[in-house]
Amino acid sequence: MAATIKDVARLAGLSIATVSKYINGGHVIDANSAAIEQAIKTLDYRVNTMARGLKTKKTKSIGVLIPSVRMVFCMDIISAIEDELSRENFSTMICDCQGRPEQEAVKIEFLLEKQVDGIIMMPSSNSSEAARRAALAGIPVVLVDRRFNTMECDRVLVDNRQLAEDATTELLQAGHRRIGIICGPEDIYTTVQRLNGYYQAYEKLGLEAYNDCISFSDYSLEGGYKALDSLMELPEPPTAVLATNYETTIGSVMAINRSGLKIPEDLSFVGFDSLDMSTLVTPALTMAIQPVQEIGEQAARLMLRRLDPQDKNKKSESGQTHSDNKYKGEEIILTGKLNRGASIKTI
Amino acid sequence: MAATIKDVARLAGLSIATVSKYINGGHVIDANSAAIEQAIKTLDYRVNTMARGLKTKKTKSIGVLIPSVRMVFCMDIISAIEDELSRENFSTMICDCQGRPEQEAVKIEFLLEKQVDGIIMMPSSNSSEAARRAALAGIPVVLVDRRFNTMECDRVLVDNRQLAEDATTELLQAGHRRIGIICGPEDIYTTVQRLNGYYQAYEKLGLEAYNDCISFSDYSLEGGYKALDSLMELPEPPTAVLATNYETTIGSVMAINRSGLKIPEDLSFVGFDSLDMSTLVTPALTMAIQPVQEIGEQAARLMLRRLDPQDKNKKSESGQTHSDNKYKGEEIILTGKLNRGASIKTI
DNA sequence: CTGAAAGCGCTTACAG
DNA sequence: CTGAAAGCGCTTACAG
Repeated sequence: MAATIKDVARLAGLSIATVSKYINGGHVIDANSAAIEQAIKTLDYRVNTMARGLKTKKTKSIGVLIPSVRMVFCMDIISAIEDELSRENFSTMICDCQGRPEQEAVKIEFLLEKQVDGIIMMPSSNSSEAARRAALAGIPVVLVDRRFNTMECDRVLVDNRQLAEDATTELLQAGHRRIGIICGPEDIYTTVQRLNGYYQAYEKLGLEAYNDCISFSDYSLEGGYKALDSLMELPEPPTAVLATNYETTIGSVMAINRSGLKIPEDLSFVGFDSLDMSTLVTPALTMAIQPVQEIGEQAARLMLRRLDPQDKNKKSESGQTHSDNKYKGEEIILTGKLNRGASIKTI
Repeated sequence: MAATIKDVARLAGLSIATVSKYINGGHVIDANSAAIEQAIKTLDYRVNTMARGLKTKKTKSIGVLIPSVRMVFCMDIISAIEDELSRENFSTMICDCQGRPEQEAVKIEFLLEKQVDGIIMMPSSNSSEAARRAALAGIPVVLVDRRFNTMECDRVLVDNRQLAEDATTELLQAGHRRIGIICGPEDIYTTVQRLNGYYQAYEKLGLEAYNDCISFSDYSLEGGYKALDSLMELPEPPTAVLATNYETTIGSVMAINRSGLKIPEDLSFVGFDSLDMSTLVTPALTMAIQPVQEIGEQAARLMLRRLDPQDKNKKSESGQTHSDNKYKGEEIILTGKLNRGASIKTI
C-alpha cells in the first residue's frame, strides 16, 4: 500500500497540515523539514495527484491534439511542448487524429473528460465547434500553426508568408521564372500563407507567376514525390522547385535523384524544414527552416501563462479575458530563416 | 462552475448513489435512467476523474516512454497504442527521452508521480533500475521491442532474427555473397537479433559472412546515408545492402541515388519498415516489414490485461503474479514479413 | 432498485 | 510556525 500524507505526518511527529505546507513549498522550521524529508524518504511517499487535484481542481495535464503523428513537424513540436511542460510538472496527453479530421471532435471530448487543464492543438480545419465548447467551458485553447476563421484564439504562428517569399525571391533573383511550388492541402492555413508569399515575391519584382507551376499535395513523402514528377512532366517544366514541408522535400529529392536530374545543373531546388537533410546531400540544399523547437516552447509557455493566475491583474488591465467577447487571443509570430546551400543555379 | 453528480441527482430527483450507479453502467429503472440522462445533458455534466480516481485508486492513464520521438517506428507504435487505449477510455501520457538515455529514469519517476496505472516502454538500454522500482511498486511495465537482461518483464517483440534471416537469405539465394548490413547501435536488442539472423542465413547455407560488410549506425537518416557510403568505399564493396530500419533505409536510398548507382543493376537492396517508400521508387524495393500497428495494439492489450482484475483467477492458476519471484513475464512474439519487389538482381 | 453515510488523500482558511 | 477540521466529488458496501 502506498504511503499517504498521514503516514508521513505520523512518522515525522507532525500534523498533516504541516507536512502539506512543506510539500507545497511553505516554510517550516528546519528541524521539522528534516523530519519530514526523512519520513518521505523512508516511506517512499509520493503525493496522490488525484486527491490533490480534487481539491485544487487542476490535473496539471495538458492535452495536445495533432492531425497526424506521422509528420516530422508535428513530432518536433510535440517533443518541445512535452519538454517545456514537464519542466513545470505538467504532463502531456497526446491525441492523434491519424489523419482523420472527424476524429478531432471525439478527441477533444476525450480530453475534456480527462479534465486536462488546457488544450494545445493543430486543427485540421479552419474552425472547430469542439474547440469553441472547450474554450467556453473555461479550458484555454492554444493553436499551433493555424488560425480559426470563426473564433479568436491564442496562437503561435510562423511567418510562413515571409519565409516562402524569401525562398521564392532567392530563386527569382537567380533568374528563375517558372518556379514549381509543392504546397500542402489547398485550404489549410499554412498552404495559403506560403502561396501568398510565393505570389508576393513575383509581385514585388514586377513579375507574373505561372499558375501551372503550383502543385498541391497532402504534405506526405509520396505526395512530394508525385508532385515533383508531375511538375517535370509539364509541357514546359519549371527550372526550379520549392517544396514546402519536410516530407515533400524528401519525396522531391528522391524523385529528382531517381529521374537522373542533377541539382542544381538540371533543376534548382529549395526545401523546407529538413535541416538534417540539407547537409546530407551534395550539394547542400538551400532550405527554409521554421523554428520548430521554439514553436513548441512558445505554445507551452503561452498555455502556462493562461493557466497561471499570477497575471490576473494584467488581464484586468487589458480587459482581455476568455469571457470577454472582444477577446482577440494572443498571437505569437515567429520567423523562419532561409539557410543557403548550393542548390540554386543562376541562369 | 462545472456540474457535479450532486447537481445531476437533484435535477433528476434521485440520490447520488443511483446516479453513480447509472453512470457506471449499473441497472436503473427506465424512467430513472431517462431522468438522469436528461439531467446530464442539460447540465453538460462530466464525471470528475479525480474524485473518481481518488476512490478507485486508478487514473486510467498509461505512461508511454520512448527513446526518441524522431523515429517513425516509435511514432507508429505510439499511434496504435493511443488508439487502442483510448478505446478503453485510457489516456496516454507520452514521455520522450529525446535520445538521451539518462532521461529515462527521470521520466519514469515523472510518470510514477503522475500516478499512471502502467508503463509501456521501449528502453534505451538493457536494464533499468527505474523500471524495476516501478514494477516493485506494483505498476505493471510492458516492454516493446526490447528485453531486459536483469529482469523479466511482459514484452511484445517481433521476430527480428527471422525477419533479418529471411531478408539475407533472399539475397544469398540470388547469388550475393558480400552483403552489406546497416544495423543500429551495437548493443541494443534489435540490432543483436537482426545481426543473428543475418549470420544464421549464411550459416544455414553453409556460407561464411564477411565481417567488413557489417556497419553500425544510430538508426538515423544521416546514419544510413553515411553507412551506405562507407560500405561502398570498401576495397571490395558489397553487391547488395540490407538496411534495418525506416530511417537508414531512406538514408541509404538517398545515398545510392546520389552516387549514381542504379538499383538493382549496380547494387541490390533490401530495406526495412518503409512500406510507403517501397512502392514509391522504381523498381519497387524488397522490404522487410514489421507489423507496427499490431505491436502497439498488442502492447496496449497486454497492459490492459494486466490491469483488469477479471483474470485474477487465471493468475492464481498459473501462479504468475508480479510478486511471484519466479515470474517470467508474458512474451508476445509477432512475425514480420518480407515484401518482395524488384530491387534484387540475381548474379 | 434505491438511498444514507463513510471515506478516498489531499488543501486550505482559520485559530492558536 | 503549527494543528484541528471542513470539504473537494466521487464510489461502495450496507440497509431497506
